[in-house]
Amino acid sequence: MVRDRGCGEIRESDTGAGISLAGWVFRRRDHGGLIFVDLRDRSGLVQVVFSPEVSEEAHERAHDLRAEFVIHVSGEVRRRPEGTENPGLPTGMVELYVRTLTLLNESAPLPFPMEEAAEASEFLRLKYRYLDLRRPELQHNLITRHKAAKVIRDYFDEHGFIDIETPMLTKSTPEGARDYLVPSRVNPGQFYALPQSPQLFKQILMVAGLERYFQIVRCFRDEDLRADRQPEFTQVDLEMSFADREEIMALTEGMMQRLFRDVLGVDIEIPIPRLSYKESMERFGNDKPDLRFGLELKEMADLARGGSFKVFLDALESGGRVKAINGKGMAGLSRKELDVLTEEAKAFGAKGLAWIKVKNGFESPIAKFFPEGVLRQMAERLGTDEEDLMLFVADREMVVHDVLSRLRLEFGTRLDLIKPEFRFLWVVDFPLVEWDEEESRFQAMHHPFTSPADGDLEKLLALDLSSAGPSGAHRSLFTDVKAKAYDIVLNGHEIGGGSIRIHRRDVQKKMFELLGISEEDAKLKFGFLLDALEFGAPPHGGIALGLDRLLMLMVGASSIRDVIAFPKTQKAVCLMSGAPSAVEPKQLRELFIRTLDIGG
RNA sequence: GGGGUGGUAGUUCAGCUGGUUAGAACGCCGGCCUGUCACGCCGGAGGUCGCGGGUUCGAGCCCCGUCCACCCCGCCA
Repeated sequence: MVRDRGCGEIRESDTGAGISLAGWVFRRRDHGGLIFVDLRDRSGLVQVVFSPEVSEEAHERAHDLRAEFVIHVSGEVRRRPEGTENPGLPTGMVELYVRTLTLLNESAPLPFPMEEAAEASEFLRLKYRYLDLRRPELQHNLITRHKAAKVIRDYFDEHGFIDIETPMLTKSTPEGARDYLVPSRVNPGQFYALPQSPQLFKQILMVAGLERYFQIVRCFRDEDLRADRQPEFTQVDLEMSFADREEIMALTEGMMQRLFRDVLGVDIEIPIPRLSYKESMERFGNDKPDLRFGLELKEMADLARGGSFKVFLDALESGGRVKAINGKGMAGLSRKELDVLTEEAKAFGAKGLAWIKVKNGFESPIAKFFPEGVLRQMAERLGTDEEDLMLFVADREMVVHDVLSRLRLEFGTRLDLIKPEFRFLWVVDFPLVEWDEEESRFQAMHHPFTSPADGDLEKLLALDLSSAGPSGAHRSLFTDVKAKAYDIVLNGHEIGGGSIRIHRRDVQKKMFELLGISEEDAKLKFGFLLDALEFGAPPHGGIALGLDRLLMLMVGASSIRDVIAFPKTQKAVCLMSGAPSAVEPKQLRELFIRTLDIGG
């Protein structure tokens, strides 16, 4: 069986040629005397014609063809008769007149129509993933993914990086996400963890003198799923020695530029703009702002003090904040719609939402608490026009930012402000640690191996950790310490993050102290890294990029499931293979594992 | 763990205030058709209304529970 080329590659220049094709029957139009079949393979579609004048036998047997039958055909390419060309197809000028037809395989009727697979339920699409993947759209996504991976490998290769594999069966670590565990048969009662990332190994590779490491690597996190989160996902992971923050950021920018140019033909301007964590929080309310539209958060504390609205004044009194955004052109919202908005704000933790319509002056239940001049200043600061809606949140800083950033995103979508473009951003100068209310201790904002900023290193080493108790009296001394960490953000999605690492044993020790990790615990969990730091660890740093998210954005998908060949459902189930599943008692016995009936 | 949306024919959906035999389109099966490209025309088959319980003379519709998919919060970098 010979296939001369792809279905989608046939052109007018092939007219007269004898050609063999193989593929799937996409659509069949049976006119009785003449049968048209749209034959599809990875390369595209071409119309093949079964005519009794060319082959009585082939025409006869073509009656029985059905959707997704696999066939091989050979015959002659002819230009389509005048007036029957299909300009909608790249192959639309020609058609293949079939002389011989070979049925390679039949297909059962499909569980969902191939053409409307995008509208089929996600359940069916995932259960019959091989059918979903036959669609050009998903094939395009996977092909784009392949191209991206190749460009990335070439880029890092050209920059002296070495692709090194790190273990999949590794050691469970306490920080960060929940681990997927793998029992060890030969070590009863003991478990490996699947890597959340190769973090420790790549640092050790730096100690080992490999200088530049990279890997496109699968990572695992046993946490709840989202549209942009799967239990297993892929990172572009890299680490380099003797590099500062600027070098790693520049290297990453170069990669992005090359990636978007070579794969999408899109020019990305570098250097990518930067925001400090603080500025990002102040202007957008989060650390991964979507810069494709405005509606920035504005400080209102000073103006709030110029009025007598108690909710605002109380919030400020108790150390909170008052900020606002401009709901562009939304003054037309009804009382009921505003109530819905308020409910949403409450769902995000706010006690309420205050609004002022800019409409024939100022329309609002709270307008009476403010002098006309103050209202005008508010409007001016928010850049309002007639028919705009000022929305205020007064609360603890965290709540104010959280609520307003979510409202901002919702308005961006609702008002259709989001332009179809790629807006990259670096967020830098993160705090080294943040206070975890629940556990009443500091948590590493990035991870525990992140180096403090140069100016803050001595500050940190000098800090008396005993003063950081739950009272929080000196907490800001600690949260003021900046980290040499950086996140790269694209269109409101965090697509990567990295840092310069701690390479000094004493600094790492202090960091563990700060995080409330005891000397013994640290030895137990990260001993091998700590040991390695004793033996001439070079300064080093790196970054990890989420390949799935990056691709999702590149191909314009709304979920990373659309750029992963075999993704899992929100309950972490593979509907196609049926994983996870129960195993034979024998397997469990070998592993010395007994399962508990919970709740039953 | 929590909030939301959905689940009715193979598929996508409609189904009124609880009331006769649960419908449409596509697909499927049979027949006709030589220029279609979502081909067309005629005919036919196809339903555990996700599952379990309850209320009622009567439940696709109301109530309780439960399962599945998706979106979100918590969680996760």
